[in-house]
Amino acid sequence: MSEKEVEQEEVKTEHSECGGKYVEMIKKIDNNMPCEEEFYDLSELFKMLGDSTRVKILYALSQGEMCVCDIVELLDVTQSAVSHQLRLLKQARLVKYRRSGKSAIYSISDDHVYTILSMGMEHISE
Amino acid sequence: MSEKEVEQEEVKTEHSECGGKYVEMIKKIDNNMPCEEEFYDLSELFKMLGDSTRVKILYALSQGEMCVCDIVELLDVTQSAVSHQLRLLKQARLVKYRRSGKSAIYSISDDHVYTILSMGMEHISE
DNA sequence: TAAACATATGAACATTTATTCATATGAAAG
DNA sequence: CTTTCATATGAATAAATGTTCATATGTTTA
Repeated sequence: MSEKEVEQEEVKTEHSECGGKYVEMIKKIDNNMPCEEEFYDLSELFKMLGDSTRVKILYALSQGEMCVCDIVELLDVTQSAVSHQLRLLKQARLVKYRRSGKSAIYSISDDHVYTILSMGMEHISE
Repeated sequence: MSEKEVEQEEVKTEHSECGGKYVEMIKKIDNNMPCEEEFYDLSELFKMLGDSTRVKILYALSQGEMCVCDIVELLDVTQSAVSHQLRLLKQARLVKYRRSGKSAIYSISDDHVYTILSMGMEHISE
């Protein structure tokens, strides 16, 4: 197969017949699609909220900053597990922390997190 | 260890010294904590959005209803993969569908989904 | 009814992920 | 400086998840 033919194949519109009336719409959407990276970041964000332990931690922190041992006491999770999850949340910039003596005080890093969390809770109660 | 001693251990408050000023707050939060099931549902919801393919599908559908082959064409994913993911999204009630001839037309099941998606996109762009 | 098309699904596989256990780090108190 | 308390982390393990491949189902058309 020559290069020219390959090029042609790339160009030709392979849309199944079924689409029909949608073809135009699809083209428009395709042009405005967020890029691969945006989708990746978006899914990574939600992935962070997609775990029971982490969502509990975030809920707890949404009530106010607290240290690791408070979280451990509040939820029923191992100190180690909490610590591991806090690291992920910190990496994802969903929480921040500061040290205070022996303790590490964690808090929600910005309001968006709280909003998304609320939206989610609103959604599941219907 | 006698049963009595076990009971005592359950009752005693094991909060680490570090908490101190937070103890009262923790108690209040603890009383208003959503139950295990709510956290589970919440994390399941976000888990559905925590995958690149699914988030792409949802974004596509947020632009308007479309059939499976439209989605396949729009995103760069196998028909099989799309179908599998649509099944999960349907189970989670994030999308609904209707049949039309040979095609299956999918659409976002309610506005919350769209809102949560938007919140997410807003969050990642900062 | 046979062929063609659109979609769905089961099984297998590879990857990711969350927890646990043991232990390390780091800070404060004695 | 040693002990104690608070937190972090690496390795191992088990479980969950997403994709692929092959094939099944269901619908229309010839």
